[in-house]
Amino acid sequence: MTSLPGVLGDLDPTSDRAVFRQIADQLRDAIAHGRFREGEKLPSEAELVEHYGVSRMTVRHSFSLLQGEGLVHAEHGKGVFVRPRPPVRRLASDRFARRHREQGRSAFLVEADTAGSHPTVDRLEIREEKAGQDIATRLGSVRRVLARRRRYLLDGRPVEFATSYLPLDIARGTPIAEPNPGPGGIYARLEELGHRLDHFEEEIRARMPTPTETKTLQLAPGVPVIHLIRTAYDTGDRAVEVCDTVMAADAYVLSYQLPAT
Amino acid sequence: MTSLPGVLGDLDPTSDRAVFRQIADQLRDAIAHGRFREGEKLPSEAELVEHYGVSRMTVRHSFSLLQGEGLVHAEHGKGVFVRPRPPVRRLASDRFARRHREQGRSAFLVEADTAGSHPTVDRLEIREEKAGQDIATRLGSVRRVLARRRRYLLDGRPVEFATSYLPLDIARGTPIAEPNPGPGGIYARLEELGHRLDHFEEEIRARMPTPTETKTLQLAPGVPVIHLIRTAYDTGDRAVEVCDTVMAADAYVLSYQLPAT
DNA sequence: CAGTGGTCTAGACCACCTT
DNA sequence: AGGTGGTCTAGACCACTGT
Repeated sequence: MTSLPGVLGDLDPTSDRAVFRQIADQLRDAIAHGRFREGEKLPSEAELVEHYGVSRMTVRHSFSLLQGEGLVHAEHGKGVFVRPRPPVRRLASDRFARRHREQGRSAFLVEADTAGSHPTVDRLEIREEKAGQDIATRLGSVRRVLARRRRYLLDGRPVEFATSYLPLDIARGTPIAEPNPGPGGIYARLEELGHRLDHFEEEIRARMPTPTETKTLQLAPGVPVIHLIRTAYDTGDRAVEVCDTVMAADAYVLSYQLPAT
Repeated sequence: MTSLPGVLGDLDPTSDRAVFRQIADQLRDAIAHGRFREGEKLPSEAELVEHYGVSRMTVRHSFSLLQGEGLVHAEHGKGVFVRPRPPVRRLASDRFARRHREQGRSAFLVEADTAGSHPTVDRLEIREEKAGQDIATRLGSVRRVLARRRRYLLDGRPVEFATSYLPLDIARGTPIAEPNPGPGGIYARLEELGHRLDHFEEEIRARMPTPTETKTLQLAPGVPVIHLIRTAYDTGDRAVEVCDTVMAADAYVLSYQLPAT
């Protein structure tokens, strides 16, 4: 084991800064300077208790700070580790371009291939239901909808959970209501049904996950979610789909092109 | 005071779920069901210790969970409160449209007015410096840049901290290097200098704030940041500005239009 | 088995806020 | 002064992981 005094400093008893913050500061600094690398194990609680001469709860408090910042994660029985940055999926603003649909490829697969990762879809659920207030409003006061839920995984790791809502009068009895809607996905089917797509609107928020989301996306502590709500409009300016997506924020970079005009 | 048993349940001693999680579950549930409203005070630690018959540290642990989720915030000497959702700034994808610049209004002011809030700019700093690797790459391997830093506040609350980087050969000695670049902001000046803007590219990430960001944006625990990097391209496809922005995630909704073609 | 983190207790003293 | 949260201690027992 590396001698801790070589890597970590001492406490400043005269400082106003709480001891657990000072310890967190030193660990954070050590990580930032690469003295602990990604995936590497930090000193155990017992070692830090020894090194700083504080109680175990104080050390744990420091760790919980760093965990909240998403810097480290604990593994029961093993240790506390510097959290590695997972590979990110880059979502470009042309990901719904018609040329992709015409090639028979869904947006998720287009992106995954680019990243060279292995994509999976999971927990597919299709049902007719009554839309909530927000969804109904976005769809132009439509309440009877078809909901398509599914979870996306990348190399086995869940990264995104999405629900598409479509007006029932459009989607019922069509391939859109089938588990596999066919090449090009539901957007291709919508166009075949006469709803030529004009544009999409995406709303983006970021927040901490709910406990349910933490479970569904197997999120580590300190990882926020990106909440994206997309509305698809046809050339008649009718909203034909709303897709509500929750993404593990550490797995995504969103990219958009804005006109300057 | 409301009787706690009426609002909060009992613990399940047979459950595998840790006591502090059960308590957090009950409080979370009570908040979700409106039994505690936004801004309202939760029962004090002492009251919960009494109600559940657990030690104070256990109750505090529950609170720290909820704090990490961004649901509540503590005020020293006062109590723990349900965190109110602040008004959000909606950033639309036409916010850099030329028509706004031609009206002599900066993007920040355009948005703030729409929201009916009082905007302020703060901590303006302009200096020439050597760009980091990432910024330099985005600017097409330009290293000598003008950096414009500033903080934005809305009704007195800091919501955004941004740095614009411009190639020195473009910006030096121009109004862009002045504290107040004039009507329409630096984009208007860039166009006057012959760099007609063609489009912008924005990259969006979400993550937990660094301690510095927490301080600069006065972020409550459990509030992530949105990290936005915008590159402005002129009609010659040259990158003429990179703007690196960190936003308090609870204060923003980003909105984009995507073409379906 | 020993080492690790996870949970919990029962205190203590402090700093801040309201009355 | 009395109530509130903030920090810290010195233990205890448990559950998981490795050898």
